[in-house]
Amino acid sequence: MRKDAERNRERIATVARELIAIRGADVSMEAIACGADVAVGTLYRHYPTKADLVAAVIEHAVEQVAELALAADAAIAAGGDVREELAELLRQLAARGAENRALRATALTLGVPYQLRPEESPPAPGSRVDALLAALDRILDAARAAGVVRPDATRMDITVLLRGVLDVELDEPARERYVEIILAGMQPARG
Amino acid sequence: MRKDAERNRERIATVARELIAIRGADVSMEAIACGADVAVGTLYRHYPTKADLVAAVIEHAVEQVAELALAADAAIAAGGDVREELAELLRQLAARGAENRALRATALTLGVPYQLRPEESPPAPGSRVDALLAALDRILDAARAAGVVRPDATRMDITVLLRGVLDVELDEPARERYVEIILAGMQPARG
DNA sequence: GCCGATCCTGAACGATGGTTCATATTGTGT
DNA sequence: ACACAATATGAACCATCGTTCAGGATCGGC
Repeated sequence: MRKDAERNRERIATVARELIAIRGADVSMEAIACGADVAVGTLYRHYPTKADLVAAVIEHAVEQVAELALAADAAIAAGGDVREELAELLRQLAARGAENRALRATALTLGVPYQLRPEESPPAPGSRVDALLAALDRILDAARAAGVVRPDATRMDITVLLRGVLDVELDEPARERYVEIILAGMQPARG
Repeated sequence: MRKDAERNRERIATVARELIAIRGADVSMEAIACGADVAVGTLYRHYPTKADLVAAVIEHAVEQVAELALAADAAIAAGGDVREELAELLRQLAARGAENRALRATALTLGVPYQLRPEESPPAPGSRVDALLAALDRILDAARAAGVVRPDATRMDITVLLRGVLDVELDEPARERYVEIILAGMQPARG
């Protein structure tokens, strides 16, 4: 690959990430091309279709979320406080999701089986979704074992309960408060 | 108004409600016209613009939700169990929202100040949003007084926490479970 | 510096969707 | 029945957006 092409590809990816983070996946190819100082045709050289470009952006978001989850998992494995690590993970998801729609979209599908969202294509081979989901499951296992969450808690619970926090614009204290409410709700029943 | 016009207006409203309930506000005017056995021009005779038609559908959803909230409020005023009435209201919202996107959209904005969703126009005069919001506030007052929810609970909490339940397709037991989780989360802190 | 392969450009195409308006139709009071 | 106003029709208009491609520009090995 010629290195000017490599530069363009990189700029396109960066701009696409930024624009999709702010305005969502319905930004036009025009807008992305314009932001990258490139003609539309160039986008199609690097990404055969808009869906492919969006998928690349989403995959990048998946990697970021996976990093967060793996960090939390590692902290727990190293003997960290389970509740605090889980809370911190939720806070991170809420905070980053608040400023990045791609990341938000990612976080929102973590627990939902693919059958329930027919519009989406399964993850491309090489995606880190699997690592992400596995890390989440380990964290939930630890949380269940520690009595931090009820025995029937699942990834989907996180998705469902966190969705509103991600979709509504909130300041940081408000987000923290909701994380506390969510964790309280997921606790094993009193008594 | 001629009575065939009245009939058409009614059919258009009905079809628009049904289609928007299922496919969301992005159904085309064409589709609605076709469903109502009418030409597009007729839609524009009754509703100057698509936004107006959608607004009418939303207002209808607001009325339905308001009915639910007023019923719960009345039940509490009549001495019903506060927690149970609140739970029932949430279950109803979750169940109806699950099968009606207009209603869902309505429920999702109940607590969010208008400043935070600039894309929306304020409620038309004569809307029942005010009655709806007032009823919700009364219910929350009662819930706070009864120790069912924490003292700082607001309408927005309901919106935020219920959002995921509305957006993800769930069966009834799952929805009920989330209502319990949400109520547990909103309880005053233990001890 | 030359040349071929690679890459970029941007006008143009087709599809979709909201909206308009000249024309045809239909209801209703007389 | 008539006439006219109210109403309905649907082809056409415009804007947006994803996508394509013929022609021009540019890179990199020699």
